[in-house]
Amino acid sequence: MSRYNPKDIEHKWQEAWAAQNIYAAKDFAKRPKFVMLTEFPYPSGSGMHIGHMREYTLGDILARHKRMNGFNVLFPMGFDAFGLPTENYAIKNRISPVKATRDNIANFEQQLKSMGFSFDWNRSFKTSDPDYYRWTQWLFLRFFAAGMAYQEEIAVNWCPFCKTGLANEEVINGRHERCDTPVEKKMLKQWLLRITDYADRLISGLDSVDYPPSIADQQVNWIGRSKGAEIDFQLEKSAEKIRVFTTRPDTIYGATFLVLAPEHPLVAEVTTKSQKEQINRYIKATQAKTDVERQAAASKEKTGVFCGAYAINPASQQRIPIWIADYILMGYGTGAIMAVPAHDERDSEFATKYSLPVQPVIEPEYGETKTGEITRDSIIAVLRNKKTNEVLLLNWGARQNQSGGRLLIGGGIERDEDIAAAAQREIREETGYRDVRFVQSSKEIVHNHYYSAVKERDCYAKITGLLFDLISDELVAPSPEPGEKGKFLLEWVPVETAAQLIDDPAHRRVFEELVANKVFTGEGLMVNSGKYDGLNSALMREQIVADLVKTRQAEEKINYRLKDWIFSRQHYWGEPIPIIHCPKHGPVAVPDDQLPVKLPPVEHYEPTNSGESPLGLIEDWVNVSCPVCGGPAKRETDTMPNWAGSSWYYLRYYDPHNDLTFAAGSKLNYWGMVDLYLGGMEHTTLHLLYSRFWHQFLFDQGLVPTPEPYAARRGQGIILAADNSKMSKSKGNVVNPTEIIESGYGADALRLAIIFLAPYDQTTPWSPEALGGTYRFLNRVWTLGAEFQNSANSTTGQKSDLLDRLCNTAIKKVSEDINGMNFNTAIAALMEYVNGLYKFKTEDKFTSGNWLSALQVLAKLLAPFAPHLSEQLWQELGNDGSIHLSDWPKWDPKFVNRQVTVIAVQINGKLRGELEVEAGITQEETLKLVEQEPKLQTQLAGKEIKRVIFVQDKLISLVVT
RNA sequence: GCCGGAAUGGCGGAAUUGGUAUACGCGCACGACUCAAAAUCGUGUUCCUUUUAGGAUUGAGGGUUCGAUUCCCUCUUCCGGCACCA
Repeated sequence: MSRYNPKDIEHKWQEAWAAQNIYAAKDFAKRPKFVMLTEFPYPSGSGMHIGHMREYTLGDILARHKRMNGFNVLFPMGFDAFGLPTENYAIKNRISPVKATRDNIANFEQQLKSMGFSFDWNRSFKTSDPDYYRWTQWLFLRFFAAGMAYQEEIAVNWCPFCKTGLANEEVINGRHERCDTPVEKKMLKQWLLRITDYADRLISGLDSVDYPPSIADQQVNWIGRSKGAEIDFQLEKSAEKIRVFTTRPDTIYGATFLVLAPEHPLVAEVTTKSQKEQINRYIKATQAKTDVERQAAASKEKTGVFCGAYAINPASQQRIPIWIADYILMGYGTGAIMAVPAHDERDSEFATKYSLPVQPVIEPEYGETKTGEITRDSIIAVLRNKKTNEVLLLNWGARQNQSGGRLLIGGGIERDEDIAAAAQREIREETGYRDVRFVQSSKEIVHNHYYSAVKERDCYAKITGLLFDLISDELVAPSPEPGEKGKFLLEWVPVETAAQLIDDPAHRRVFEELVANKVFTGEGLMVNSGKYDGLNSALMREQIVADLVKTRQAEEKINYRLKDWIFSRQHYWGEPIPIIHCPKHGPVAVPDDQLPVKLPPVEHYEPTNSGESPLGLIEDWVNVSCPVCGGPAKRETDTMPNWAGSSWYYLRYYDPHNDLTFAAGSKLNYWGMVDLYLGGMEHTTLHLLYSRFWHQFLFDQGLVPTPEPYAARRGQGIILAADNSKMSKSKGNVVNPTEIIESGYGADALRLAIIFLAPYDQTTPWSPEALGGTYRFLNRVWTLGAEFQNSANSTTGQKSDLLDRLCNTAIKKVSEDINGMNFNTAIAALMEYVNGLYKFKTEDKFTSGNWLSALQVLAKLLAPFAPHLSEQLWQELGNDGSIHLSDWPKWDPKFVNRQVTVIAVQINGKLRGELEVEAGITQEETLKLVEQEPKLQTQLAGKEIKRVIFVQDKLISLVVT
């Protein structure tokens, strides 16, 4: 054995593994199956980066570990080849997208192979293969046949740079996620998939799969289900009604005006002559804004215009004005709302600006109702010092052992007493301040159930809040007065921090209304609401809708933030949508036996500005006959988004060469769900959601056997540049894996460095130094193997107990860490093992009889992480066959549990010493040892042991006085 | 604003039913080998102090406990996602 040089071994083993085809998955094998899926890459022109390698290294470790544990592992790899970047790359370099794709994939394959990943290359394909996209088109036609794919003229998100329409999911902060160009609106006839039909299933399906909360929650949020009602508001002077969507029908009595989106179809109808000019000007101004501008305006002041007409509130029967404003979006709900300024912050802001009426209809209520409690009218007073911008709090917890924290000034109203007078009296009694000025009282009554510690009984208060300004800080007498004497401290605190200091929710609410001007958006008791007065708003929400449904003025409605998936792209490099437009029969499916509809070769791939695909220019491709009547017809010229091919690709791995169907049922049954799917967090609301939708639809069509595609999903974290910034070509801080391998570190050291960096799911900066560490570690492994072979070792010598212990501890830790996906600590355990072997080697000189097995175990434990070096070591140690087809080692508990252990001695919670004891020692024996230990004796001298806490083999804790 | 995650030495990070905080690696210092350097091997390395020892310490503050990185409450900062969604 010579020096460790990865170049000598890595390529050699890669070829050997390929020649022997050792990573091939076997259909129908009796062993348990395991599908380990990693997201297939998009073959860009710039090659693979370190982030790709993190994902595939993680998948490879798991695949290899499962294989060694007896699983029939399917670990496939393919290429997501259609899409904009390749097309743009081809245009820029004046080559065809076909050639660009071929070249890029060749480069990607070479890079993947140089990392030693155990992919089953026999099953590889790219989504731009006609043999593959034939089935993408076929599956699309199932959507079409089921009415799940439809065409509509809509305002799409249009990227003026890429010259194509986009799906909602591809727009981030008003910009195209690929090129960062601000998105415009453009009216185009588009194909859409009815993903909204599956909105509820996409939420409920998450219960049956193992996704981390960060991923599941993000999908649920993206779908944005909100339950509410659509309610009709009759126009005062017209037969038309305006339908609004609300999630708070319980606030309907507080609806004091309506607001329509500027694009709402009834705007013209409701605009009176006198308002027409103003309204038109406002609509024009709105249309001129891009989405980015309109979103930026969100943070600024709201704007709107009164349109002159009135509607009737179906609950209160009041006549309410109709406004238009661009804070209402046509794309959500009905594009119209009932504004409840008393209980909605946005409506409140709008009402304040345009002096519209405010009607409170919910009063906050806190605490649980208790039987036999006293009811009384009360006040809560806020005393504010305007000069210092502080308010006065009574701190009830600061004195003695009082319960309760900080409150405002509170008290009951005496019989025949004026509310303001009562508040002023309480201020004087409780604080001693007398020179105060009344500012305002609250509009809300706050209902509060509480236990009065002073009076020792349950109370129910109807509280009016009052705000006073302090005029002079002269005190009547040393405060506080007798009565509630000494029960609290007075504290002046800044207005900004007061809300979080006030302990009681009723007191806090009074402060929020009077000082912080916060709108009450919570649940509570209904008031000013006719027959619903005094009832709980949350409980009455559905009742109110039910009552309106009876008179056909409303219906229950669930709204989703999720929109139907815009499926058309006006580009060349994608799957042609297999539809023929006939003047007589409309859109007609291309018959299954004529699939695939192949992309025709063309001279120019450039997208057009018109919103028409470049395919439209190829007349002999476009002009076909109608499959139904044979008359002249035209092909659909839009192509599919690149999310189409990736929506079902995992299924094709199960049966990649089938030319009768997308995958045979028997193979779909055998492989079933993907057992673990590893990918990027950035695909959570794009690819991951789309492919779950496709799969759920295919399940409903009886085409796949499982309702969900992925049994478990994990997202790997991003690797940042060493300075914590994102790696990017423009910054020139991209880490190139091929350069690292070829510089001499090799793939194994790179794999280890990537994995050892941090937990797999954590975003973390790349550290070039880490590579030195893992390379050094592999060197030590290599050297250890070499020294062993050069020594006069023998398998007949006395077996070392220490060696067995090191070895079995390592097996246990590494096995458990891989199963828990704690790969970084698995490597730490391997390092500890090697460090231990080195130490032992120095004294033992390989004379113990169990060295060979200890090194074989080392090779096996290292095999998933550093496959090349492990294989080499395995061969050097005299084994036949690949280590990657060998069995994972098992640990023997008798070597893991230590005979002698060190336990900690704590006295009054502090560590005071350590004792080396026999494992399994009792509390009494340990206590005796403690009392004999001279150091500990001094600690215990003259003290009484009050309590002993004993944790077997770990710690003894003494409480002494 | 809402949802999710995080905060531990000079750095990346360990520590799961609450039980010896800082495993493993990097970096740094010293030593061995060497004419020398690299490589390699070994030792040390949370901080403070009056250093045979004592004290402090897991973003901040409070709580529960014999004992808290771990559980509870309040807050700050950072990362990811959503955001005028009615």
